[in-house]
Amino acid sequence: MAKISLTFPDQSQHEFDAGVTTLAVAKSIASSLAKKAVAGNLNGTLVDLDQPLNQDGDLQIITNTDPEGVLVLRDTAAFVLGAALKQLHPDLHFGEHKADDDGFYLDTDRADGQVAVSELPDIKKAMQKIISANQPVERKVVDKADLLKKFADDPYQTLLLNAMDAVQVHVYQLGDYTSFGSRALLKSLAPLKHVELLSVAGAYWQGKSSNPMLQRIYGTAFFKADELDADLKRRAEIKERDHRTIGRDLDIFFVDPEVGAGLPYWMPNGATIRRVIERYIIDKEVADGYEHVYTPVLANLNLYKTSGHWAHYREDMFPPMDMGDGEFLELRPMNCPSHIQIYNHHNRSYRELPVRIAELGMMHRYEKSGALSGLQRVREMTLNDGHTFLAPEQIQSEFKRVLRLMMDVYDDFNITDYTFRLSYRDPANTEKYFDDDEMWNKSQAMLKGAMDDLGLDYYEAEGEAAFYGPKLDVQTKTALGNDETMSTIQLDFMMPEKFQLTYVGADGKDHRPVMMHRGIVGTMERFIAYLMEIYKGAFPTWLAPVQVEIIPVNLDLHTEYAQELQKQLASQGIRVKVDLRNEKMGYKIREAQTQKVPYTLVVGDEELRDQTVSVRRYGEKDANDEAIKMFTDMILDDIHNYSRTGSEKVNSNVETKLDK
RNA sequence: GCCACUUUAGCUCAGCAGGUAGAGCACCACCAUGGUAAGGUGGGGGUCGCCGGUUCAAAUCCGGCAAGUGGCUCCA
Repeated sequence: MAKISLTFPDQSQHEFDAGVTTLAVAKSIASSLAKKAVAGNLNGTLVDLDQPLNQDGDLQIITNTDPEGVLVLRDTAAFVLGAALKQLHPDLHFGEHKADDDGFYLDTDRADGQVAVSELPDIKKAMQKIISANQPVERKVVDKADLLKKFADDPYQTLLLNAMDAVQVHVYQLGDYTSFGSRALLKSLAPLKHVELLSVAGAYWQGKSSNPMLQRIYGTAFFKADELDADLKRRAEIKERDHRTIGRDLDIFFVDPEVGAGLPYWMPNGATIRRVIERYIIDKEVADGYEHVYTPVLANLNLYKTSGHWAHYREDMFPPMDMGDGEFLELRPMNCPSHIQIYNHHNRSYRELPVRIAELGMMHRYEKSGALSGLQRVREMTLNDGHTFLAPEQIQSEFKRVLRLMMDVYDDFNITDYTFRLSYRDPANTEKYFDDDEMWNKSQAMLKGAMDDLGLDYYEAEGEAAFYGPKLDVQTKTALGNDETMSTIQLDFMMPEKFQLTYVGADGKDHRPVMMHRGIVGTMERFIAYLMEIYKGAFPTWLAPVQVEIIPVNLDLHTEYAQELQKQLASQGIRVKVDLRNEKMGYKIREAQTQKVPYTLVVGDEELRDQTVSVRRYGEKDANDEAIKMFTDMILDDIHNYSRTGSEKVNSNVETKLDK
């Protein structure tokens, strides 16, 4: 009998009869391993436990504690979901399915109305029936031609099959339900005990908005009950971190749909946070060589025709205002053309470069209604925008300089959870972008080169570039787990060309500068939404709308002292309030805590006598008596340090590389 | 923009076999009130998202529109 040689993860090699199964291999190692085994990984491909192995290679036994094992479980759950739906609705069509870290989904389509959330409990019951019956799932290899006949009335399965090269296809079958395209499934349905169906949502067939929309059913599955419980709890707690919840509870912002969707109002609390950040970032940038300006939010449409926005970005722009005399005014969607006007207002010498123009620039973009979300996606936003005009040989050092500034700022906000993304144009869809292959190749290579030189980790994404050039994006995640861009550095050879920008070189001749677009804290809206989520609403002292809440024990006896304290603290720039409402002390303390005020000061007889304050920090149960001066020094220190506990930079790994 | 669902007091929600509205919190008033997370009593507040239809009668049923939520597409 033919033999095959399998290499285990410990690099040991073992001979087996060809046709041996992963389960048999597992048994040969240890019976306990065989019990835990859910699939095999042969040369990087998942295989079923009972699938005959006929080639040499690296074999890893995937168990129910491996992340890949959970994927097998979820793929199996998606399969059972399909089988259950097939029982309930024999005429249902199926799209694609997937299992990942977050759960699994299965796309469906029904002519007489899509599957609704209200049907999920019944569907789950049907799944449980299938699971407890635990009939074996049949795995077989069938001719594609036969399968096409079987799926003749299902357009999506037919398309998927036709897209496959193979003549034969691996399928899984249970009763009337046949499915293909799973990586591997469990041998038995018995471990599928902890499954939950979560939600339904529309999803375009194959992710193209020109295609019909299917209904996607989301679910998740775990091997253990407590893992499922923990995951469901995590999903429920997302709401507490969601910036829309915090924004309402802490009275930070609101959106009034009657006045305008996507047009947020900043309440005094939110405005305070925003003002502190705006002052901070302007100071930071001025210190770094930026010149801050103000430019109009309205401009003649011709400006955006010249810039290329009208040609490439029109769908995201508000319609122009017809002024009736041949003039059309446009709400600006980006600030770059405005800063170009600033650059162009004078003749520029090579001695001035790099010229760094910055602005907290308000912009308007007509976002699709379905994309709007709190402060994260809005139609009016203020970008911490900056444009550097530089000579080509300055690109590398300026790029590093922007990154350095970015990391400095991230340190001050204690931001550590992000990834770098190099965003290129989509080579398959070049008409979306400014048409100059050489420019794209050159600038994309330059950005990548800069990141490689610095030795920074990044991933590359085609189709994510701006229409005028490639970018380095800093990607973060929202509470809901969606990716979003916070900061960005963009290289642009196009606009200087379009606007015929020049500087006079050492040779006395005109030269073309390069533009670098960059946003550090991104838009005020998105940035503050992000901060609300990472801080869970408990803003560090330097950002907190109210930094100190003073509560007198007795209104008759201690009001005067409380107000005197307030005056003292306020005179040093501390944001302080006294709670003089006719309520009990416990009530006021509770409110100061739920409003997440960093410091609550209770003052009564003792404090008045000793000229002290009783200090309770947010989130702590205990209070300490401190002399007024001691408290004041401490809180001022807290504010000036951006509330950092240690002197250590949180992004030192990146900063070390920038220092080299 | 698309699919599904949702929209009742400032907030969270109940009411929905059709007979013109309720709770808790918040707000206001009065009483009480001295030590680290909710004192008591009373009161005010809603053309039930908007427009239309069915009906003797619509918060409730039907249709359209708008907004919100979860996703998809798009994106700072």
